[in-house]
Amino acid sequence: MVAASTTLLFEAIAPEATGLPLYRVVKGSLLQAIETGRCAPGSTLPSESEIAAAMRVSIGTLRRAVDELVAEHVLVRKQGRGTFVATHTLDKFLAHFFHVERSDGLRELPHVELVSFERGPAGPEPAEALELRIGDPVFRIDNRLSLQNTAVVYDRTTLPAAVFKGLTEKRFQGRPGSLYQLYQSEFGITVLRATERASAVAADRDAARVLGLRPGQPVLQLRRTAYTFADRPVEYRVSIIDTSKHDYVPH
Amino acid sequence: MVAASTTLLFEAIAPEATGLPLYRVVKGSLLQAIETGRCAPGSTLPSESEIAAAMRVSIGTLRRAVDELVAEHVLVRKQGRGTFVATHTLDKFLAHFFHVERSDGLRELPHVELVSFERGPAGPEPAEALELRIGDPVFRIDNRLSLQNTAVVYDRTTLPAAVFKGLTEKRFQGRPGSLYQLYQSEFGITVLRATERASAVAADRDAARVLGLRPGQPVLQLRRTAYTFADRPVEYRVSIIDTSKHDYVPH
DNA sequence: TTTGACAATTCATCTGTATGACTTAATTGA
DNA sequence: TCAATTAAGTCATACAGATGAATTGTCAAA
Repeated sequence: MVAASTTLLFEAIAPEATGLPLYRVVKGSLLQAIETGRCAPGSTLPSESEIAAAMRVSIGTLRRAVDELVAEHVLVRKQGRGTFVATHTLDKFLAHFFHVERSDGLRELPHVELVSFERGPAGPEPAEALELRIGDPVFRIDNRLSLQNTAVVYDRTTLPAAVFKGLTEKRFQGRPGSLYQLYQSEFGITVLRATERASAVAADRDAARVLGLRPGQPVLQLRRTAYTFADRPVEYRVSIIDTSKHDYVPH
Repeated sequence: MVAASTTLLFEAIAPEATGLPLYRVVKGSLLQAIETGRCAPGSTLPSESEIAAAMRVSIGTLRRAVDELVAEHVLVRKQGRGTFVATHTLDKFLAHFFHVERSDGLRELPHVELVSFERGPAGPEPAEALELRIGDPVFRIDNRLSLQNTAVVYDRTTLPAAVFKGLTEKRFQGRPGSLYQLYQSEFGITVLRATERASAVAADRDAARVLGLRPGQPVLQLRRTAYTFADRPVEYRVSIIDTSKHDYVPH
């Protein structure tokens, strides 16, 4: 039986007076188990009845907690199979974090080429977004994203060096899947959500060269901060998007 | 007692074999009551126990249906008071449909000035978005939106004349609240959701004049289609946004 | 008139149980 | 051997009831 390990994974919830609804306490307990790695990404959770029993909570209460985590894409439920800790996949990346599509609505995975990779001090803008001090060490990674063999997006990504210890251009180049898959598999960082701000700017020389545009041409500038558990920022990215044949489609 | 009127409002749900979960059938029944006007916007629904009794459904099942409608902003729950049919308010408009804020994060209601109001045939782009034929009669309404006394957004809105029968410039000008409040109070149309596509373009002469920019300056172009019940499109709007001091912040 | 205690109403949370649907693996029978 | 059946495990839906929390109105006391 797995019951023994379940009680190890999940202790009984004390009927404490936190003022919080019980199902939120349960949710926090689940989150902590995932966050600390007791439940690894991709792994199957014990069955709902087992967890409920281990936590001394009714199955309806547990279910409500799981409901919210599923809504936040932290867990994935599959009827008849079980509940799983979410992993980053290309599909998920495309659906949740890549908001560029062709004007006619076609969505596809971008082809990524590394333009530059360097380590240096954080500038003011990335520092503020990443809750670092100016000058703290960061990685600056520039990528060119193509759709249908046409360069469309120029990504300038900033990562805190303290979080991504040991990241090298080689490891970056040789990665199998998406960037967020690398974060998860190599650094144990699961990106849960991102905030975005968009504006229209004139393409600077760099962007124009990488995307093959005239300098000064209007391009969409997207500034994104990605967060992991406890709303901790782990990535700041400025995307320059050529919207002559594509649109930015948030959702 | 209100029980008598409740049974009139909500008939018992037959245990039919639609293949649909019961709570979705209940949701559809509630939606229909709202859509047909049996429950007017702003009105209070009968209590959960009453509706559940009238529909011959457990309170948990009814609650699940209401949960989803609350998540979709069709209903609003207030503990201790009741459940209400959502109305369009300025707050709601700001939170759900107005995605422009100052670069420092300040959000405020825009001041709206009518630039032009005319009736004419639909062009290809609005026609497709509104599921009309090219040439069908529409209203074309242009507005200028200001934040902190500065013109920031130039809205070009297209409305199907068949839906907004009897709309005149005078009625439009004299409206008390937001545009969506007008739709709801005067035409019984509740906007539930909207899709948006953004791109960067050079400001055309019209936009430059209205917003006080140089022609050719990069501006953000936002194309929005707003939908009411049953995903029926009721508004197509192209917004030109001066993003020199503001951002487009989707969510 | 104002204040405060109280009751009534409503939604919010929690429990416990039963049944259906889906998936997987084991079993059976030709 | 292999295909069909069966059984077990899991999540999905539904029910009934109990208790808590927020709001509103009543009514007596100050």
